[in-house]
Amino acid sequence: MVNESTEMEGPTTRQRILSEASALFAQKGYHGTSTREIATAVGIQQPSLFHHFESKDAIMSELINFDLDQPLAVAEREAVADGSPAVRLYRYLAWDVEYLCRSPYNLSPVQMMLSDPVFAEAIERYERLVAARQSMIRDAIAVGEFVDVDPTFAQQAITWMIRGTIATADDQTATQAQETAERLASFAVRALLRDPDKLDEIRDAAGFS
Amino acid sequence: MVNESTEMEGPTTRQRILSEASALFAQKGYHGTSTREIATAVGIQQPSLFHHFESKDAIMSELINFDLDQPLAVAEREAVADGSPAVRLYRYLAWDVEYLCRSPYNLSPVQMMLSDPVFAEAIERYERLVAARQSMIRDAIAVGEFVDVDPTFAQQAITWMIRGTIATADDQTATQAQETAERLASFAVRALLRDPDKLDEIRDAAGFS
DNA sequence: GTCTATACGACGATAGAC
DNA sequence: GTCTATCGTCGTATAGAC
Repeated sequence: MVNESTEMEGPTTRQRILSEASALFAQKGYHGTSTREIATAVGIQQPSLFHHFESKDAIMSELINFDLDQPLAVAEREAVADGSPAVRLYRYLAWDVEYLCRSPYNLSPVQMMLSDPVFAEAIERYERLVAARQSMIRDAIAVGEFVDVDPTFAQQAITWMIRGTIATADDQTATQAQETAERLASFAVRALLRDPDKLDEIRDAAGFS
Repeated sequence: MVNESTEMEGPTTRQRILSEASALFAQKGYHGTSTREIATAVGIQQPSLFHHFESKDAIMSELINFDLDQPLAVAEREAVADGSPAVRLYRYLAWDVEYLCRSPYNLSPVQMMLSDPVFAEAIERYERLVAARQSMIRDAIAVGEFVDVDPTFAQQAITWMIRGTIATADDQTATQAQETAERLASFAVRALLRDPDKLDEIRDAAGFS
């Protein structure tokens, strides 16, 4: 499932389907995109899609996994790690946004489908991601690094800023993705810091020059 | 078109269609919601909808107008007003979020449809709204109230925070809507302020206790 | 203003040849 | 692995009675 084409052979048809489908989903919505449009974008006939995916839903499921699996692992690792919670949040945010922006797929339509009962299996993982992010924010407030805002509100604000960022910045080069990621992480953490002047040393501690 | 039921007669059927449709659009997306579902939610048969709206698209168009018209007027007024740009941005944000949260319709699905060619007529108004918001941010940076961030990025971040807020907080009471609005305006402006300690006096100057 | 009946195009998905 | 042909369903919208 992961790394079907690390060799230099170009993307497989399956990967091209995921790529074109995600772009169309981002532009016109999941239900607003037909399997015929996806097939045309890939350059095959509509029934040929079903050789690679058993249903249209299965395409979205794969994109959901791609969006959730690794970010959840990193968030849960940082949530229980030692050290400054603000630094851990910064490190997680920068990693997550870079991951999403470098992805060959446009993962911005994923979040919207998480409330659909059809993809209910994914909601549990998403809720763990939310919990991990909130845990870091809560810790940072507890130790006085962050101002005393509602952690639920702060988590939600950050979620939507990420969503907005990846909606306009998918499939970036490595350098662009790093810039985008640092910009978002800096903006989000600075917004919460009791003393914004500490941002630079937090960036340093998170491993960013 | 505006204020069909200021008298105490309860909402008209047309308004109930807008209300139920917007809630379903928010939950399942525009294309994921059928006219049958809307009709069922309202308590009428599917063809009866077309007595009140000439098409499904016309329902969304009305929601788009409701979402854009007044906020655009307020934003453009504040964008060219005198006084501190940070105060004007705060005042606009608080007004906008309160307006959206008090609305009887869930306006969170509107933004997503603005990229659809079907509703192209609305894009021009949306771009004016974006420009007005960016103008206030740019001015605040110029006079040194805000840190030197990319105004395009900051505008986008705020847009998505608003979007996230109204997705989970529509049809609130007057008091709830005011709290939600002040929380978002404070968070957004504080994130941008060079000196966050000035937030309280900006709130005061914007007319909030 | 709401109903029943229905037109008819687009949808996701399958069958089976090559 | 891709094709053509096609199935059954559901979508929006219309016609016309009450």
